[in-house]
Amino acid sequence: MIKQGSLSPVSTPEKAEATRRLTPRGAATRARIVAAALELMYVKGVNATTLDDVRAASNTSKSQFYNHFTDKEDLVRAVVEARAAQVLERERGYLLRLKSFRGLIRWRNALVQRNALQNGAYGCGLGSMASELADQDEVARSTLAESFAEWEGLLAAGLRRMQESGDLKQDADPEKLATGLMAALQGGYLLAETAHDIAPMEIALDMALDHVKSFLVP
Amino acid sequence: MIKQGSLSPVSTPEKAEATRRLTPRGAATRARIVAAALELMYVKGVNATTLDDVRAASNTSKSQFYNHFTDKEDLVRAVVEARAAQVLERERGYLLRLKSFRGLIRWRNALVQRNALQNGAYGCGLGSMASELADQDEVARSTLAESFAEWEGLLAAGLRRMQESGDLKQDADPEKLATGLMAALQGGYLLAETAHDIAPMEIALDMALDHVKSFLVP
DNA sequence: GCGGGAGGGGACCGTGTGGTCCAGCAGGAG
DNA sequence: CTCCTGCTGGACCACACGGTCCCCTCCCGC
Repeated sequence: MIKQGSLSPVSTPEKAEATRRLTPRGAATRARIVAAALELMYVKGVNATTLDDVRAASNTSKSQFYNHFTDKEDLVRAVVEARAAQVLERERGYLLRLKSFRGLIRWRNALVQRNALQNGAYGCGLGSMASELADQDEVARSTLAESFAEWEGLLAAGLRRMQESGDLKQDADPEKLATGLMAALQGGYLLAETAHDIAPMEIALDMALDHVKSFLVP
Repeated sequence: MIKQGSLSPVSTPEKAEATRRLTPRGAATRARIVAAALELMYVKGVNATTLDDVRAASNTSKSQFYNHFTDKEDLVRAVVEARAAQVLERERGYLLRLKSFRGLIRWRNALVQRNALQNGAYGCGLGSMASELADQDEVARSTLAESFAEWEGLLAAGLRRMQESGDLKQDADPEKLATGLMAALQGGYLLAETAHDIAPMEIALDMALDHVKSFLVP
């Protein structure tokens, strides 16, 4: 889980202000805290997760927490960014190479299968945080909005590739289709989570895919 | 102890249990509490709403609260039911008479317009509670799931009416279409809430409506 | 070794929270 | 009027929470 080798994507040693002190093993502690919070806030919800939960799950102490974060809000934002990075990384794996309708179906199947593992519980890692934080933390909301936009951008780029290769009609609007797919996905997650049944998620995604299909060139 | 032998329908015999004691003005107090909680939990979220918030907003006292509810969870469940009743009542107004594609468009417009008033903030009254409670309160989850099912049922019934009147093709599946519409709605709510922009909600609903349109008889 | 700073352990604190209790008050039945 | 019961106000409580503090340990360069 914790890669010692590749840490700190943010170097910038000088440029004080937000400058983090140097960090040998301390970075690993921070990573453990974020990892624990990532999991806990996903299954319990952000507000229902206490710092003590995080401390216990990460095997750290209070002082370590406050060495790396100014307060709980700071942690939440780090978790949001970590979740966004994780989801987008996963999605890039599917969507960067997307260039056919079959690829879209594979994408759908992977999401459904992943969600089926937990019977729909907890919903989408990004969506559940968005619902809880959008009207509570403006910074988090903004990060989440950008992440959704990037996710939709990956979809739109794939659809555009299908358009350029002649699979998708020229009058299709990749951006709007991507937004529609994302809404179907998120709505599907929510209904599946509520019903404890992934069927509505499948139906929602299939309907969206059917709509995309109607734009395929015969 | 005591007579109570033949008459007196009052006086709370042990029978009670789920039976609510009689309530003259006390019922009004309970209603005020639920109404205040309904509003607060919508804008702040369930977990971020404290009993003290509710007490202040409803102009009641602690003892009044515990006269009517066993604990916070009890309140939450009452709020879920109240919200479900309110949403379903509103939706019945649109959907019970639904029998044409134009009616579906009016339904869409009403939802979008209503959400635009708050610029997408807070999302769907049912959806936001579902996201927060589904993995936290099994009773609430179940109530919410049933409410979604009933909502979808209203949509499905309308679509079936369109089918019977010959507007909608016979091979259309009203239940699945209703689920797809609901997912688009909920996903649209979430994206709009996150982006602070109702455009994604409009796009999502339009895509779902377009899909329904593809099942209209020419 | 030794000095210093980052990392760590955990006691401690103020407060907000859910929840309890009890003493008055209201208003209907007799 | 007098009860009697439920409604009301609000003091009170225990505790979990976020957050602070101090002191110890480890590891580095010298």
